[in-house]
Amino acid sequence: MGTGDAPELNDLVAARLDAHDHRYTRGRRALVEALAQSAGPVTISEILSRDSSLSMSSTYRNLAVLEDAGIVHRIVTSDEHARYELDDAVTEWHHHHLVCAGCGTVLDFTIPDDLEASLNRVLRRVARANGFTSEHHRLDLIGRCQACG
Amino acid sequence: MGTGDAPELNDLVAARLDAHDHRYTRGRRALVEALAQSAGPVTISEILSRDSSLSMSSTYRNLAVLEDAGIVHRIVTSDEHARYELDDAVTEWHHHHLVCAGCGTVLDFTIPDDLEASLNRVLRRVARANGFTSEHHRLDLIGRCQACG
DNA sequence: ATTTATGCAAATCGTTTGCAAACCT
DNA sequence: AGGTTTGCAAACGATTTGCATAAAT
Repeated sequence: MGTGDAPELNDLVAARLDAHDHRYTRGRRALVEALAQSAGPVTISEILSRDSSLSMSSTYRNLAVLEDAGIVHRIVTSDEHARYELDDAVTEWHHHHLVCAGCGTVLDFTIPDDLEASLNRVLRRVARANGFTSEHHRLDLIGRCQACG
Repeated sequence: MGTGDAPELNDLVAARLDAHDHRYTRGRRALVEALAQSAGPVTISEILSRDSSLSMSSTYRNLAVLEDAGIVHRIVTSDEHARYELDDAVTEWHHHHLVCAGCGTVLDFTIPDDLEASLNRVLRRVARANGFTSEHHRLDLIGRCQACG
């Protein structure tokens, strides 16, 4: 996820915010930019420490706005801090998370299309059987990275 | 998960606590009992409101002890409150979670063995490719229950 | 001009901790 | 006795919110 896709991304974000009657302000651009440049989901404190022009309260509020508009996605790995990433629909990349139980770092990964398809088929069935409206699924692999042994 | 399996369960819990130099006290028994009778992962406030003899601080501390001994498992669905359930190793039942995005309720479900096996195979490969020691995986299906429309 | 967004500081709320009393073996 | 567990109340820390000011359309 470099910065090469920034133009389209910004247009998409602008459109989505507009559709939700929200403005694409400097602070929101900074957040989208930060998330686009991250290798994986990042915590709010990471975002704040990388861009000192961002205030804490506005960042929390803006991430909520962006999430509501379907632009970002909040994930909670275990406890610690919440993490954010650009939504699958925006990046057009369905992926999963490899979480280090030691330091909390999160890496992205994908599984083969056919396995993903089988999974979806089964999950749709499970949702229906329980009277749920299926929205999406989440597959996390919990382990320990090299550094955390 | 009725109460029929209580005797073996208590023996197993007692053994694990003992192995970790911890006592199987009244409060801890009450927690294991409460989790064994739940249909799915429950929040701490749910536990506390169901058994008024439990104090908040001891419950938090005891759940941490039980988790450390591999008896219970903490899960965080989105934000709200943390939820606890008996560990897969204790119930001998590997399952996944159907989470309602509206009210937060969590239901258990399983997927066919062959799909679970394929998934495991792929996840082991992913972990290795990223220098991770694979511990376990987590598959959540997020949706909305009938009540939350 | 009017509505929305910002940022500081104060408030929230789930969770954790200090400490003295109660418990177990 | 000697270590563990308990429970109250106070402390914590991430997130939220009130409110007056600044920015966007």
